[in-house]
Amino acid sequence: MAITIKDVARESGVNISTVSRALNNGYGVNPQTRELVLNVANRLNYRPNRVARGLVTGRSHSFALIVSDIRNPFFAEVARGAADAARSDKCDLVLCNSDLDPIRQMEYVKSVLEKRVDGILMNSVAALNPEEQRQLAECGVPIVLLNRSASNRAFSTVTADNEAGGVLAAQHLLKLGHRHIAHLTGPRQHGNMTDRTRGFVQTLLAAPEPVNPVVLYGAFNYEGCRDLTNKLLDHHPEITAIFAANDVMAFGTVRAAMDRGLRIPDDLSLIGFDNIEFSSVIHPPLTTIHQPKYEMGYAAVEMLMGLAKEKNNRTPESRVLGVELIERQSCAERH
Amino acid sequence: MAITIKDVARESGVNISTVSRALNNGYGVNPQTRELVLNVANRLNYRPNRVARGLVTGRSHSFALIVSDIRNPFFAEVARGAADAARSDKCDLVLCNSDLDPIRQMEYVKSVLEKRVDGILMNSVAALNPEEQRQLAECGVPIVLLNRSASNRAFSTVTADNEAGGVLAAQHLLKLGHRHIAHLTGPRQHGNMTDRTRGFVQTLLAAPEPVNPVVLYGAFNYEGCRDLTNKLLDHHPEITAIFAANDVMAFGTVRAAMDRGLRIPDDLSLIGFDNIEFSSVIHPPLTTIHQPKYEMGYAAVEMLMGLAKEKNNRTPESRVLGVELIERQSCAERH
DNA sequence: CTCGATACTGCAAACGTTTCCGATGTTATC
DNA sequence: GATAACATCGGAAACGTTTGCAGTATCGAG
Repeated sequence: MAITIKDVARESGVNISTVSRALNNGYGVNPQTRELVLNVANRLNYRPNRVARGLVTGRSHSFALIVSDIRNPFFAEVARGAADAARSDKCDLVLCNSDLDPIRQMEYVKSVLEKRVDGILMNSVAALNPEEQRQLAECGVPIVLLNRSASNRAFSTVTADNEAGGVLAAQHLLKLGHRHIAHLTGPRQHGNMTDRTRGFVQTLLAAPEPVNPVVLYGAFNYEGCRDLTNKLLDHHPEITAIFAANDVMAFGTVRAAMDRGLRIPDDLSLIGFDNIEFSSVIHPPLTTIHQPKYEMGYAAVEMLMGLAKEKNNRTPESRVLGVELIERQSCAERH
Repeated sequence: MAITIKDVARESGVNISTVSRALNNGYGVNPQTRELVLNVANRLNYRPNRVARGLVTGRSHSFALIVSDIRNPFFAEVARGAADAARSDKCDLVLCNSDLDPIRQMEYVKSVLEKRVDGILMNSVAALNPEEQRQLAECGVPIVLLNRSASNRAFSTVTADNEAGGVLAAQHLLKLGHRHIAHLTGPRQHGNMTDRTRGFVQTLLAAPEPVNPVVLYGAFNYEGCRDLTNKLLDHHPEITAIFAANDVMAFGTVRAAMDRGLRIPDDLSLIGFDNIEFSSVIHPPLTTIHQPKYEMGYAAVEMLMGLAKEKNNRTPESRVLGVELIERQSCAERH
């Protein structure tokens, strides 16, 4: 059917091994025959079969990206970074959506392992039981975890400096003179969230005039935080500033505030986390903590490619990337 | 290294061919030996090597998704649908971002062809010259194009009914009593855009009391449409309703209106296209034309999987999915 | 009891590469 | 001028499967 290395060997009168060497810029092949082979290959429109190649080399030049949902703008950005990094080394990315369902997650892992990917980038193993985690750690291919503090030493990680982000948010609010501050976040015990929360709360408590924030736990999404904000303001009308654990939650706060006739930032200061694209589009443009999402994806597969090359001595690495306060228009001085 | 079919064959005392048959639910294998083999495979934790399998069967069970940028929420949604469809048949998706750059696009096509994907889903071939398009059409694997009207009969397509969407938008604005209407869209000659524009304009012109809309061409993004809106309202202050070619553009219009002290929908009605997630989050929640993005992705790879199975007689198919008016709060009756 | 059909299984080729090894021819060294 | 080093190339094994073909055993029918 398709034309193979044999065809170009026959056509150029050499052995297939010579063709292979010529094509792979290999040494030990006469420049003239090399050029000849290249010409023939070109003329026949020869396309090497990478799966045959992979079978013998044992490397597939592809990586798996297992995220909870690519529709989450955060992961889309990470995915783009990951794909670009892969491309820079002629690798590619297979996309898997787990919805954080442990079953799906393990299914995908099994599937991509059978396809012999060279590494896996996944965003969470929290839902997995210890047995599954052990299984993962010993699966033979490098795995890097996204935005999980390196709790499990078996895996490599790349993460944003979530704690520093919390600190930044606290400092900003403090500087603006706020004294009645709340923090709205997701379910308790969510790994990287606690880092943000810790940085935020501790900074507030350690201030010259310490403030003890009220922190509420809810769902991680728009509606959840809309409800959470209403609950908060019902019980704590004195609050003048809110730190939401991510931008989408902050949007929920914006909506709740609007419904209550509160103006942002005049009546209520608000700060988010992530700096997703729409945080600058919404009204008012959201002050937030920027997470280097693209860079995280990029760094993660760079790390994977490095690990894939050293089959022996594969010690997990960890990398934490800096965050940044993006001042827009959702925060004001307390009046 | 990894354990292979030979290991389980040796361990269970049968030939590798029997193992293969037993594992593939093949007929012609004794139920007892089948169970034996299955047990051994399980005990040894055998994982079939899909690349070896692919080498002999000629099918890789993977598809390529080439979009301009996965960070575009539209494509993220499509990707999710595509990935889910692939998963339903134990296939997977490799993700490629072309930025609509013809070079990148062809590079990716070449790359995934060498990896022997079973099909390609791509969002545009408009940037490609005829020679490249011909090359694509004859590449040997099925290709379906996303949201391109079937201009090139060589490819399969799945698309939303863009023209109907334009009609819907026009009817809605007409019903609300608007007489001074504008349409803001992307660069001229953009394939599927002209469908939306045509449906919109023709419906307006064909009304009992025809209205001749002003249509402006600009860039496809937030900033572009913000500028476009300002230009529009500078020259046509009489306008009371705007149809933006997509939601992100509509967001730009929202921003421009706000800057000008115009209130939506009181002073200006606005209708978007796409129904991306954030269109319900923004203020005011955007009335828009819903495109079945997830379903489009899903349908596209279903189509690919079908085509992949019939190696012969591969006639391009086309499928157009319905759109829907989503009424929210950015449109009001003309007062 | 024989024979053909049937169920099961083994053998070996094939898929398209890479790569080790050895063969040959060429050049440099003394 | 012999030998060693080197460059170039071909032969063949290997990667881990699937699958067509043939062989054997079992079984029912006549």
